[in-house]
Amino acid sequence: MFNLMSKKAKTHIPRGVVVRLTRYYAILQELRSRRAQWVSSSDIAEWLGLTSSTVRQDLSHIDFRGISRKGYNVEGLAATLAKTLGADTTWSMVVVGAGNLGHALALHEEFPRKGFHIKGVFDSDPAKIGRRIGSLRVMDVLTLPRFIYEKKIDIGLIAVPSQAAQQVADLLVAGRIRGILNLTQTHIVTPKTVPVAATRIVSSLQELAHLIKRQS
Amino acid sequence: MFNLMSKKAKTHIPRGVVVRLTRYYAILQELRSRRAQWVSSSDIAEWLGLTSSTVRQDLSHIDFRGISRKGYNVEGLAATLAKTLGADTTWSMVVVGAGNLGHALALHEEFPRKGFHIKGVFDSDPAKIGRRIGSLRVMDVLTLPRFIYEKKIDIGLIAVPSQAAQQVADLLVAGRIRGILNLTQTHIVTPKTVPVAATRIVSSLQELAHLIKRQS
DNA sequence: TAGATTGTTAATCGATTAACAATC
DNA sequence: TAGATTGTTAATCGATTAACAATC
Repeated sequence: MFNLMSKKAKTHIPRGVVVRLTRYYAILQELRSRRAQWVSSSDIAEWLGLTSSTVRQDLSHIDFRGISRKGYNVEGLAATLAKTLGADTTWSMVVVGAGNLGHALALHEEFPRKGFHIKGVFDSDPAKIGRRIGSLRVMDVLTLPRFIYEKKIDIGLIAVPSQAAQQVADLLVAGRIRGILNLTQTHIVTPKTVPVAATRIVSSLQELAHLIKRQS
Repeated sequence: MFNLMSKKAKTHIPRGVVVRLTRYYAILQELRSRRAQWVSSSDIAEWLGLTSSTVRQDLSHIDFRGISRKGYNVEGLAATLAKTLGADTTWSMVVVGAGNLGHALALHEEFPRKGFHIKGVFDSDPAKIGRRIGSLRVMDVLTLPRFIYEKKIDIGLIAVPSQAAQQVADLLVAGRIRGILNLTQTHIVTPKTVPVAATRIVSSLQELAHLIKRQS
C-alpha cells in the first residue's frame, strides 16, 4: 500500500504524555514572552527534571519537527501544542458549589486568560442562590442540566462537599457536559464519553505528609 | 541469619502507590462512617476502576494483613493507612498568596478536619497585608521565613501568580519548611529534602480539553 | 467441607532511557 | 567541515495484571 498520509499518525496520545505536554506548553509560553527563538529538548528536560529522551519521545507524538543543531522553534512548537491541548479554542464552564472554593474558582483570573470561561455558578443552598459572584449570580442546582444543555457548556467544575460529588456529576452528565474537573476527594463515575480529571488537594497533602515522615 | 524483623520491610513505597493509598484511605473513611466491618480488594478495585491485583499489591506495602474469605478489616486498615499517610498527626501550614485562591484555601473547612491546620497567610501586596481572613490576619511575605522557622511550620501552600512561585518556594525553603504544595502552573525547584506536590488546575483543564477534542 | 479471598510469584505490558545514525 | 541536536530504534526499567497455592 502507498502511504500518502502525513507521517505522524493522529493516534491516541497516552494520558501521561498529554500531562507533560501541558507542562511543556506552559514553558513555551514563558519563553515566548521572553522572545526566545529556539529551545532544545535538553533545555526543557532540565527545567522540568526529566531526560531529553523523554521530551523528544513526547514531542514525537505531535505533528511538529525540530531542526538539528537548533532545537525547536518556540513559536511553532507553542502553536502546535496549543492546538493539541485545545488552547487555541475557548471553552465554556460552570462551577458547581458556591462555597469558598467555588467562589475562588469563579473569580480566578487565570482561567479566562487561558481560554476557560465560566458561564454560571450553581448551588443547592437557598441562602446562596441569587448571590452575586463577580458578574455572575448563583443559580439553583436544579436548573443545572437545562443550563448546560441550552448554553452548550463544555466543562463542569465540581466544588461541592464530597458526599454530593456523584450526584452533581450525574446532573452534569444529564445536561450533556463534555468533560468534568472534580475538585473533591471522591472518585466519581461517568460514561466513557465524558472524561474526568481530578485535582485531589487533600490527597496531595497526605502524599506530602507521607514523604515528610519518610524524610525523618 | 535469623530474620526476627517484622515481615514487611519499611522500604520506600513508590510514589504512585502512595497516591493510590490516599484514595483507599478516603474510601475506608467512608466505609467506617457507614459502620462497614470488612472490605475486599475487589470492592475497592471496583469503586476506583482498578484491578483487585493492583489493590492487593499496593496493600502489600503496608504492615497490615487481610484475612482469607473475609478481606480487610475496615477499622484496622484505616488505622494503618492513617499512620502511613501521616493522617494520625496534625500538620501546620501557611498559605502564601491572599488572592481569591489563597483566601479560599485559608477558609477551606476540609483541611483542619483532615488534620491540616493553617497558621498563617502571607502576601506582598500592602493593600492586602493586615486584612482579616477568618481568624487570621494577612502578614507581610518578608516575615515568612522567620515565621516558618519559629512556629515550626510543616507545609507551605503556594497560591501566588506563577511568576512569583519560585521566589516564594525559596523563602519557604529558607525558613526550613518540610514540604510544599504548589498550586501554580510553574515547576518549582527545591532541595531534595523538601518534597513538592503540585495540583495543576489549568493543566488539568487543558488535559480535559485535549480529551474532549479527541472524542469528537 | 467447599469456596472465596488473600499474598506473592511470574508474566505481561507500557513507559523511560540509552544509543546512534541522520542532518543541519 | 565539525559538532550539536534531532528522531527513532532498541534496551531497560518499573508498574500492572494474571495466576495460583495457601488459608480461613
